[in-house]
Amino acid sequence: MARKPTIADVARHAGVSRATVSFALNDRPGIAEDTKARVLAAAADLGWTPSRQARALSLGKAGAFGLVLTREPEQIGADLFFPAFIAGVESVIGQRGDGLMVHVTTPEQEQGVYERLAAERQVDGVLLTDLRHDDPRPPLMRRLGLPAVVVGQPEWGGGLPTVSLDDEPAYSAAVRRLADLGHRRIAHVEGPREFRHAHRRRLAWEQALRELGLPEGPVLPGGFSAEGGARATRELLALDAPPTAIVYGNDLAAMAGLSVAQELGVPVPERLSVVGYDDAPLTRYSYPPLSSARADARGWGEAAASALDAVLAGDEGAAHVALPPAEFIPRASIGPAPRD
Amino acid sequence: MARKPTIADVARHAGVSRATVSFALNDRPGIAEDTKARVLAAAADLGWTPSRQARALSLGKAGAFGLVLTREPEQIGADLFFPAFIAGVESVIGQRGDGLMVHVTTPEQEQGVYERLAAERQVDGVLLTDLRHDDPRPPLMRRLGLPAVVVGQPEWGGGLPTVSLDDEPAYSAAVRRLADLGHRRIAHVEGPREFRHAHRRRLAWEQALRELGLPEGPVLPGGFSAEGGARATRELLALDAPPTAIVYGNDLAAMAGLSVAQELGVPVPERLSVVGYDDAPLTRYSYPPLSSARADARGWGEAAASALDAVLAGDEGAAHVALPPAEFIPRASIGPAPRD
DNA sequence: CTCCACGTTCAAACCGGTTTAGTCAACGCC
DNA sequence: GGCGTTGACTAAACCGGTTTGAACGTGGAG
Repeated sequence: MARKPTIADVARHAGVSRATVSFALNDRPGIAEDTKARVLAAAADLGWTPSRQARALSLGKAGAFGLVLTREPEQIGADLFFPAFIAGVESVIGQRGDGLMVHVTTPEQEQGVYERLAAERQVDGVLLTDLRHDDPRPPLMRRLGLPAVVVGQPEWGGGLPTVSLDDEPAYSAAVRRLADLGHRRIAHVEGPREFRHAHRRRLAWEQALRELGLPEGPVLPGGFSAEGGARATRELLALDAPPTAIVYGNDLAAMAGLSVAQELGVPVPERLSVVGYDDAPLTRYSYPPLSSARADARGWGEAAASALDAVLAGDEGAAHVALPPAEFIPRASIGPAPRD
Repeated sequence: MARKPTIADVARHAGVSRATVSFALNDRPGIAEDTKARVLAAAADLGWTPSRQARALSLGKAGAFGLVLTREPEQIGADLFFPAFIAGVESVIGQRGDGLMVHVTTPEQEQGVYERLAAERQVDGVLLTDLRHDDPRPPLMRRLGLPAVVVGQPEWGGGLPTVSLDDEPAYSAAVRRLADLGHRRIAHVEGPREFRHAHRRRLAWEQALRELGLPEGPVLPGGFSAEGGARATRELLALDAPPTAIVYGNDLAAMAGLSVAQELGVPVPERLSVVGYDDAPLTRYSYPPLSSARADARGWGEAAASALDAVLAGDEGAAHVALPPAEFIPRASIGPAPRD
């Protein structure tokens, strides 16, 4: 198998210099039309393709974005957000042949991963997701000089450009709907405290209750997991005055909650209304179908990638983007509050 | 902010040549101990880190593996396999600072993505998953000279190295268990025909039935999706002689099946036993808990990455690996066949 | 005392692109 | 006819590493 042709081969074949080839291929001025045609023909003839590595070295660009997933090993695999998000990112950067470097790591090693990404210039920029309180990453990105876009609310980014998709309206709508249906004891099973989006969802629930003049129902941790959702639901249903509705931090916990209710003989929605978040593919086909909220993960990925492009192009302004908020999707898992 | 130090800076600081620095840093023979110490001190002093791009160019290695997910947009996000698989891959290649390039594409553009990966040498090799019948990728990899490892059964690889994890034993065990429980009408809701693993699962089910001398129950397509699983279940339960047990191609379809059974008032497991595949986090917390099969996706990722390492090291022999087969996990979703 | 081998170090070439500075011929103008 | 300008092209440097071939100083053998 012959060696892959380089620019020098193309130059020889076209009878010009390497510089001319480079200029012609990159469509820069100062090259005669017929010369350019000759070069392009030679390149096509030899089947030349650019070497990403050589181009990366001379341009100082990696041609890739980075995404670091920081999860405890056992939490990996429970997530429905990332595949769609990644698909969105790819649809933007794949156009021009760039790629997405995905790293999976643990909280302890997280900082080291970013440091290496920056030091070795393995990526041109990174997308930050799952922001935590006092997240060390925005200042770290600044210190490392690593371009970054935050996927989340503007105030989480510490000044970094953000691409936000508000989940508050969906929670408010869910709580209002439950109140309309007569519910007065509306509980919340929250996600991991350290995550800002989990916290934000809890605040949205609290605020909606306050605005409606309803008492703040019990809150239990559900950890965004099936196990946590099941445990929390068990506890809630064992209370003297159990809630008549539970709003969960995500679908996984809510689905587990549905099962627990059934196991305990608590009919849904007759005695308990249930709301999730994420609109996972399964929610529509649970029994009863789970009320949830739809956030466009794919569109979020697209927007985040475009925003990072804008940052790299020096246009920070265009990198602050707000997407349409998540939408509450009522289904049969909610119903009128029980009479007694 | 100062420019990132290069090898030339280190050389100047240590009072040696660039070549000596390179040799010292790479721990090669022919460098005096004290010189090496001086170089390392200088490098640490300046905070030098290698440039991945320069190294890639001179070594002709990209320092990354590729993983291409070929999915129709709407199927993205329904998958529980990849996050864990990716975590496994990362745990192997992340050690040495290499990364995983993830591309998401459609069937139409698939070939082009691989071609570009190969042409631009963006990755050192690729992992092939979700093999289809007459999959064009193994011959394509050969033609492109792109090192590859097939994630699946040895006979799927067209001679390429494979890392296999057999799901047959789990299906056989499930069917045998159901037969032991007295079931005689055992149906199957299969995954998309074009996938070899979906087909293999169906064959495993067929063969187990044959060995047990049981009639081959009805088979319906479920497409590995919740929607497909729900529809297939509805059809099966509407038959004159509905099956008393259904074995699904994956958990998503099985969970949807559970819900449909409930909706139709068919108690599980009293009148219908249900078996899934994947052991998703949610299965343990469905009602009743779903019998499934556990495949170690993370371990699979680790093995696949190691195998690709072996291929790149020229050791094709070490790249054929068989992992422990998937294990059947019986739970409360199966029970004795109904009497009538 | 000379010669050779060895351990150590270095200058220079190389990987495959991009970019700068400069050459050269054709052209228009006074 | 001399001169500056312009357009087309090229030689050479550059990005930041790795690797080759040769040079150098030293010690031991003859």
